[in-house]
Amino acid sequence: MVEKASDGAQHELKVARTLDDLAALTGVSRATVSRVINGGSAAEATRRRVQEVLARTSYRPNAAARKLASGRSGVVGVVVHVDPHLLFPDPYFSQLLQGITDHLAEQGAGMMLWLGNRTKEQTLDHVLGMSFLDGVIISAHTLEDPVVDGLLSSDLPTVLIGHRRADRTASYVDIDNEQAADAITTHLISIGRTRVGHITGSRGTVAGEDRVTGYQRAMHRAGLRFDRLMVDGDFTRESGVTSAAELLERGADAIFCANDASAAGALETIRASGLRVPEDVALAGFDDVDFAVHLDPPLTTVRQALRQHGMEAARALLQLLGDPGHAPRRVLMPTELVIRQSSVGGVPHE
Amino acid sequence: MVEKASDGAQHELKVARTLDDLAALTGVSRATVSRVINGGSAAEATRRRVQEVLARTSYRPNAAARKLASGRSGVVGVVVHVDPHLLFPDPYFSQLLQGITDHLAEQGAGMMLWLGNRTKEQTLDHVLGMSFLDGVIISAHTLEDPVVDGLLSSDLPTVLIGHRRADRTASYVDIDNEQAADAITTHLISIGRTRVGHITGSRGTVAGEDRVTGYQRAMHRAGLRFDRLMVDGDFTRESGVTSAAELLERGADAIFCANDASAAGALETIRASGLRVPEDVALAGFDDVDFAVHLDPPLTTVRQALRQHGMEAARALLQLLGDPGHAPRRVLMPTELVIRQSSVGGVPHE
DNA sequence: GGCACGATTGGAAGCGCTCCCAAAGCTACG
DNA sequence: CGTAGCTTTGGGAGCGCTTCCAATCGTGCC
Repeated sequence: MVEKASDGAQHELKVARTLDDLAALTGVSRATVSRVINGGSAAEATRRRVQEVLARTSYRPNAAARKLASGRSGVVGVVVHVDPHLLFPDPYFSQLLQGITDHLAEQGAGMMLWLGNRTKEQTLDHVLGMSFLDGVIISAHTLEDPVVDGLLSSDLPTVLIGHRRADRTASYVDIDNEQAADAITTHLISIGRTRVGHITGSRGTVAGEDRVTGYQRAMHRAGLRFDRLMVDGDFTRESGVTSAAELLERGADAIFCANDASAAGALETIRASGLRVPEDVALAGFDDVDFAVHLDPPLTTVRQALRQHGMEAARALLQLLGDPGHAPRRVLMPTELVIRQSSVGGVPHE
Repeated sequence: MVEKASDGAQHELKVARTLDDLAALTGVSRATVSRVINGGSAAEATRRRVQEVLARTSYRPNAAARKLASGRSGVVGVVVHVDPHLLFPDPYFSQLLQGITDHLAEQGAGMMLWLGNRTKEQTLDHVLGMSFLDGVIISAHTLEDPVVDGLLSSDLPTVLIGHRRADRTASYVDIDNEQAADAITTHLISIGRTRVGHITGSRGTVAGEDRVTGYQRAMHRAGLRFDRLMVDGDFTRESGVTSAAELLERGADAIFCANDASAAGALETIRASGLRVPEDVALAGFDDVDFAVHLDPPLTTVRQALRQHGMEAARALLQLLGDPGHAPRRVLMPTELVIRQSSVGGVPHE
C-alpha cells in the first residue's frame, strides 16, 4: 500500500477522505489542494508538498461531489439496445463494444452500459435519469428510434453509431452502406453475373435499407432487372438459409447478402442443392466478421473495421466533451471490398 | 413563493430542473417535495398536488447530488476482468453477464462495467475511484486477485462470483466445484472405467484447482491411480485437443475435462484417432454451456445455471445494500450432473 | 375553551468538490 | 522606498439533494 510508518507522525499512514483532510495535513487551503490535484496554478514548492502528502495518503476524490460541482464525471454511457441473449454471441456488437471499451479504458473514462433488457422508453428514461453521465454513445440501427430521438433532444452530448442522419446536427460514426453495397453488387456484375439476387437485412434498419438502395442502384446502372431477385431477410443465418432457396428457384447466379451471417446460411442452402460456389452461384456478404474468411469457400464481403468504429465513436465523444461548442463530429469510416473465393473461384485472393 | 395565479399558467408545460423549481411551482418547500418523491410522510393532499406537478414537469432528480447527500446512487459496478476479446465469445461470461444485467435492470439499478482492458491494479484503482457506486459484483476466478483483495478491504459492499473463501467474511455466489467434480468422476467410474483421465482447467484458478481436488478425491476413494492421468489445460478448446492426445497415449478409457470447451477439443482428438465415444473413451465436461447438448455425441457434463448465478449475485448485492449491517450473503448454487451419450452411449438421456 | 400530543411542514445544515474573486505576497522598476 | 503588475493563496458561494430538528398545525379530550 502506502509508505511504512517509520520516522515520526509525518510519515504515518493517514487516510485523507476529503479535501479538507488534505488541507489540514498540508497546511494549505482546500482550494489550493484542489488546484494541485486538477493541474491548476500553484507555486512549485506548494505543489510538491501537497503531492507528497497525496502520495502517502491514498486519497480519492469523490466523483459525485466532483460531478455536482463541476458538471464533469469522466463517465460516459453506452447504449446497445439489443437483447443480451443475441448481443453477446454476435460478432458485430461484441467487436463494436470492444472498440468502445478499449478506447474509454485507455483514456481513463468510466462506462455505464445499457443493453436491451428493457423497453426503449425505459432505457431512455433510465439513461436520462443517470445524471452522472458526461455523454453517451448509442449504437442505433433502426430508422426510427425513440432512444436516439430522446437523447438528441436532451442536452446530453451524444454520438450515434450506424445512424447517420443528414437532417440532424448529430455526431455520428458510420459507413456509407449505400456505396459499399453498390460496389459489391457491381463486383458481382463485373464477373459476368446478370441475375444477382439480394437477401436484405431487416427492413426498417438503416443498414438494411441503405444496402438495398446501393444494390438497386448498381443493378439499375448495369441495366439489370432486380424486382424478382430481392428477398427480405433479417441479418440471421436462418433467413439466409430460407431466402437463398427462394432466390435459387428464381434462377439467381449470384447472391449478395446483407451481412455475413445470412451469407453463411445462404452458402449452406446452395451447397445442399448441389450447386457450386462460385461456379454456379457467386456469393457475397457484408461486415467481414471473424468467420467470413474461414467459410468454405472464403467469403467475398465488405470489410468494416468494427473495433475501429467503436474506438472512433469513443474518441468522437471525448472530443465533444473536451470542446462542447464544437460542431458535431461526423465520421464516415472507410469500407473495403474484400474479394475472396466465394466470388472469384480459382484465384486465391487476400 | 405561493401558488400560481391563473389556471392557465398552472397547466403549462414547465421544465423543473431542481427541487427548488418544483417547490416554487407547488408552493410547498423543497423538503416536502423531496419527501413526496422519496416516499416520506406527507399529507395526502400535499402529496397529490406535488405529484400532479411532477407528472407534467418531466423532472429528473440529479443523481450526483443524491449520491452526495444520501450516499445512495442506485448504481453498482460489475467487474469481469477478462480480455474483451475472449469475454464476448465465451458463453460462460456472457451468460453470467446476462443474468446480472437482467436482474439489475429489473430492479431499476444502473450498472457500470469494467472489463479486462487494463491491469488489475488499474482496474481496482478505477473502481475504487468511482465513488458513484453503491456496491460491486466481481467475477473472480484466480486464487489470488488484487482486485478482490482491494475491494474486500475497502468499504464498498462487494459480492464475489466464483471465489468462495472460507477465511473471509465476504459475500459470494459460487458452486461446490469439488463436490461436482467428484460426482462426475464417480459417474465415469461407475460405468466401469478405471483409467479416468482429467484435463484440468487453468491452474491457479479457483474452479480449476477445486475440480482437480474433486477428481482426485473420487479416484482415490475408488482405489484408482491418477498420477499419470492428469494433464494441465487452460479451459480452451485447444488445450483439450492437445491434452487429450496425451491422455489417449497413456491409455485413458474416460476423460473428465474441466469445462465444456476443452471437452469439445478432446472430442475432436478422440475422433481423429479413430476411437469411439463413449465405447472406447467416455467423455465428460463441465458447465453445460449451449453447445454441450449439440455435440456429437451430446456431452455429459455438470450443469451450473450461469444466468442464475448472475441474477443471484445481483440480488445478493442489492439485499446487502438494503440492509448493510446484515451478515454476508453466501450463496452456494446447486449443480446438476447431466448424463448424456458421451458417457452412456445407447441410452438417449435428457 | 384550553391543553397535550401526533402529524405535517419548513429552515437550515451539510454531503465534498470547484471556481470566482479578492486579498496577500512577490518582483522589478522608477 | 513606493508602487504597478504579477503570481499565489484563501474565503466563500454555490452545485442539487437529503435529513435533522424545531416550528406549526390540527385533532381529541378533559
